[in-house]
Amino acid sequence: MFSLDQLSAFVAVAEELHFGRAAERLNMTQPPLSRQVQKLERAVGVQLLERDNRRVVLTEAGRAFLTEARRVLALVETAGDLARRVDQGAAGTLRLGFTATSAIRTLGPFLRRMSEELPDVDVILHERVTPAQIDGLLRGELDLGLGRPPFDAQVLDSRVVFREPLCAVVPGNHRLALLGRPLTPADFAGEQVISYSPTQARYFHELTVRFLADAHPRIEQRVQQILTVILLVAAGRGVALVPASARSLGVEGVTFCEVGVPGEPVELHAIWNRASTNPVLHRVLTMLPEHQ
Amino acid sequence: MFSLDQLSAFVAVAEELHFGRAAERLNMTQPPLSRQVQKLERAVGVQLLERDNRRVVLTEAGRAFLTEARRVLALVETAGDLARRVDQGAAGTLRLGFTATSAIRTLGPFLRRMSEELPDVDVILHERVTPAQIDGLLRGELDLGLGRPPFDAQVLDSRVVFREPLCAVVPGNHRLALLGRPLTPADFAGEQVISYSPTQARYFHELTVRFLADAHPRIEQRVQQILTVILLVAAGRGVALVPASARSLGVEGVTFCEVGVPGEPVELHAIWNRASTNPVLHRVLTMLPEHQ
DNA sequence: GTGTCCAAGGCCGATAAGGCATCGAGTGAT
DNA sequence: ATCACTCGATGCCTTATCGGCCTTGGACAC
Repeated sequence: MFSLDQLSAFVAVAEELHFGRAAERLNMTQPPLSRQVQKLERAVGVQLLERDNRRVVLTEAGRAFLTEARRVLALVETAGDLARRVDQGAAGTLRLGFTATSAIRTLGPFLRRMSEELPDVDVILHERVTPAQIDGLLRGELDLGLGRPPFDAQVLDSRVVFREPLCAVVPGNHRLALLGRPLTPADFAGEQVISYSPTQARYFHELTVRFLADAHPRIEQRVQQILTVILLVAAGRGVALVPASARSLGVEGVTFCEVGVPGEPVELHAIWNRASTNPVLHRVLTMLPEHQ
Repeated sequence: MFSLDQLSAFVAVAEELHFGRAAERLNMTQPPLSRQVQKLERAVGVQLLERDNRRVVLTEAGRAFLTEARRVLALVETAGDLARRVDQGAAGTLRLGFTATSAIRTLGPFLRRMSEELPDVDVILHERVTPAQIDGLLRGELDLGLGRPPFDAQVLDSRVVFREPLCAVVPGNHRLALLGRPLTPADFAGEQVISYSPTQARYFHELTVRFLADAHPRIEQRVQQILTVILLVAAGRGVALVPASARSLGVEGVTFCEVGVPGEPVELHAIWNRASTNPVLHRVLTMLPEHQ
């Protein structure tokens, strides 16, 4: 096997076609350079340069080998660069989990920033409900998730990246749509309410339950996704509570109403595994907006 | 700058995730292997492996660097192979000159053999009349030509690769077409004969002149290419002498007639520069049919 | 012939590599 | 809790390799 120094030596000689000048370029003297090239030829088993006391010429094999040698040296250069950039999180892969709803307002700007500031990072998107994201984060299948509590804060760390008010969604012709003022829990008394899966959408489930605690609504449907909720509302199956950004989904036949004071804001968290060693993750965390 | 040995060391450790086993695989002991990997990390400026006394794990940067390292090592392997194959003429480029006529019977089989026996050789085809081929061979623009004498046998070497009889071509309704026996020079007495350029198709020019020396034909047209000759015959502008393989050109309205004894055979030569250093050429010469 | 140019070869000191012995920290069994 | 074991890191020594200096040998120019 030959060495990279021998490759550099050969490339220099092949480009200069002169051992003396090549040696100068390599900051060495001519004799060891001659020996390096000889060694390389012995290692490859082929004469790469034809030389007499007057001139140096590449053989055909030398010509072919030269292009390969250049390629090797270039690759060696870039390999180091790549490793350094990956180490600093400027290159690599970020496996990002997100919920359908988080995508409405957060995902687009985030991806735009990524491609601007970390263009060599591949972001691999996984649309999953929060529990599936948590699972992925714990298994190491995801680097970062955009989801909602709860999760095990021992193992996972998080930061709020978006905060928005809760609002109500009702059919377009519904009496609540015509009140013209923020709705209170009492307004939902006796209403058919579409709520959320206690396991797969626990955050909205609990939000809904807490908000309507004293209103004793009738809850029959429990679904996982915000969009499904709104489609059921549009189909006249009831009313529901959703995050304000759901307006942007553009579903026809429904009206979004503000809700009054007691509504806690809806929070979207960036969630990651404290044990993650992905440098991209740490780089990304430094550029994530911190919403107090 | 790091060394290829360091790359191999790193790859072995990264694959085994165990310094001891990796060292065994590399036929060395564990301590110098540890040092090699440390040196590599220092050279790259990045931690590639995370190791405690219990286990070895790749960092993200290490994972990225591993694929690059494998690529470098693979390239190093193939570079040597390539040079050796080029040296033995099994890979590389053959710039081949040929005349339109030589292509009829010789070029196809030759190219077929090349792609069977030397599949890694690129054959670059140059259709040129013989003098242009000679010129290319002398300038080093061509490695091998398929042409006809004369040429400077001091500088160029050659070998006959195809030998065929001369034959006459006459218009389909011509009196010579109806004789039903081999033609002799005397048959051409008084005929309008289409002959060849004394400079650009000197071989056929001289062949024609020698064959018809005593017949005193009338020669007015002198062209370069066999095909042109035959098209002129088809157009009724005269009769001509061509190599037998010209039948395969499939020109309508002409008849090919055998010619009698005095006809020397038409010889096609493979011609090359004695000074050529292209290993492919020498490899090809060993597989060229030698026609006595 | 003499001087010049240039790659190759001989010789020497410095550097680096590999082997052996050992350390030290973490693990698992008793 | 202790002891044996595992495994990567470190220290020390020997050997191999590398690069520099000096010289050789052959080709070319004047």
